[in-house]
Order: sequence, then structure tokens, then C-alpha cells
Amino acid sequence: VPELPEVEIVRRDLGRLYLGARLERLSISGIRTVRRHAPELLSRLEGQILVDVGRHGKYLLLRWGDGEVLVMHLRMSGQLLAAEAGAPSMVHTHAVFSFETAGELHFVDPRTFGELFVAGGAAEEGPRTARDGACPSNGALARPAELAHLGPDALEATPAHLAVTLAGRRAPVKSLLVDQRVVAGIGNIYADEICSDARVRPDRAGGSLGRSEVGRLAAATRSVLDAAIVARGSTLGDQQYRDVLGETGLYQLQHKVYGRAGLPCGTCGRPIERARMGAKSAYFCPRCQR
DNA sequence: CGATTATCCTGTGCGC
DNA sequence: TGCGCACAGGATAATC
Repeated sequence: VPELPEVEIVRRDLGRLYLGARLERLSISGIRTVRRHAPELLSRLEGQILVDVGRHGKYLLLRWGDGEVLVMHLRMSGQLLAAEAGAPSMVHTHAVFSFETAGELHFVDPRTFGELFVAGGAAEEGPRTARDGACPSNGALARPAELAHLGPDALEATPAHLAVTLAGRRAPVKSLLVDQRVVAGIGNIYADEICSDARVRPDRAGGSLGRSEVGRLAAATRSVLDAAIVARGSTLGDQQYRDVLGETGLYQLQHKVYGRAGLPCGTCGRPIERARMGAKSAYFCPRCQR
């Protein structure tokens, strides 16, 4: 459930609570959570200081004093929750970060789809291209090789990029929006909300969109994600999403279409429809969205 | 090659 | 009250 806005809130919370703190111990109890490489690799983070918390799409990037980057993804049911030192763990806690002075951080994930791994920890360092080494001095967190397949972060993507990636595609607009290779960070909820804001039906073929429609889609991507971040993300009925301090988001109160099948559209009053797109459902207003 | 479908997993809520 | 089952969906592998 967590998508770009929720992950961005978690990123900010982590920075506020743990930046500059020294990791005393990292204990892993869930094997599946660290499935990318040997769990022992994570022990190299112990003793290091958290120096930066970044994000690309739905991935969190924690950079440590020795230059290591810990990559985390919450997937469907993952939560990162602050806890007092020595506090008992909830069920489905798969990793506990114990900081020297900042307390603990618990990685809780009932469905175990989430994961964490040290970037570059599993593979040999590949040959560096000129691009890779071009500007390491600007302090920006370089994207790990494991995330090379991702498109630009949805907040960084330009309208031109969106136009190019939609051109000629037969796949539905919504499928392209949630395709992390096109833009990174958009999931099922925000794809529906973005299509609603852009007044474009989610099942329209990407290549069939006109210039102004692509423009509206790009603008909607920005405005919807920005507004969702201001509202600290969406916490749905399942109460799944929580920020690091356990608080819910409020953006669900501003949802125009997601989960609102049969309810009247706020603009025209027609009932919101729910359509099956593959295994997932898409919500839209049949009158306002074309 | 691009588009669709199955898979991973557990908690929840529904119908019977 | 309880049981079975569909559903939720992010990413990836497999398949059409």
C-alpha cells in the first residue's frame, strides 16, 4: 500500500529521528526479509552513523558513514516504527535497528513482501561508465545498481519524459503509470487519483492520449503527489499505513475515486465506476474522465 | 518485444 | 459461531 507519498513521509521521519545516530546493533529475525544476500552482510552497518536518508520511487536509501547504502522497500504491508530501547517487538517484526542514543527502529511486515539489502553487497562491482563517476562530488545519493531499472522518480519526471514514454504504447495509461520502469513511485491508489485529476480514463491506451491530455497527466502527477505528501499519505480502512511514530495519514479524505465505487462523483454526481484491469481494479468517473 | 498473468504472503471481511 | 474463500496489491518471473 505505501506509495511515493507514504514513503516520502517515512523518509522525512527517519531523517528527523535517526540522522546522525550511531547504529549499535542490527538484529535480523526474518530470513525472507533479507532474501537478496547473506544476512551477515548487514552486520557491516553496525557501528556506523546514519548520514543521509534518500528515496527513489518507493525505495528508501539509507547512507551510512562508511559509504554503505541500505536499501529498504515496504512493499504491501511493511512498516518502519520507532520504539524505545528494549521495547518488546510486535508480531511480524523482522529487523530491529538499535541506535546508541536514538532508540530503536522496527521493521514490521506481516506479509513479508518487503525487503532490505545492502547495495552492491551481493554482486561484484561492475565496470564503471563515465556517467557513473561523472559527478560524485555533488553530495547527491547515487542510485544503486540494483535500482538501475527504475524510471525517474515521479516527482522528478518531466512532462517531456512522460510524453515520450506514453507515445505509441497500447497499454492502458494506468498500467504505464504504475510501471516503475516508466516512472517510479506511483501505485494503484495514486494512479487512479492522478487519472481522475487529469480527467483521463485509466483504461485509455497510452499512445492514444493527445498533447494536452499528456500535459494534464504530468501536471496531475505533481499536484496529486504533492497534496498527498502535505496530508502525510493515505491510510486506508485496513489501517496498514502508519508513519514512523505510528500516526495515520489524512489524504484518504481527499480521494476522488479510489475505493469509491457507486458513490457520486464530487464534480458531476454520477456514480464512480470500478473496472477490472487485469488482476487489479481501477476506479474512475465515467463522465468526467475521457 | 510488448502485454498479460501467476506468484509470493497474511489479515480481513464476506457469504453461507 | 465457524468455516472457506475472495480480496487486497508491489515487484518479478513466466507465459502468451
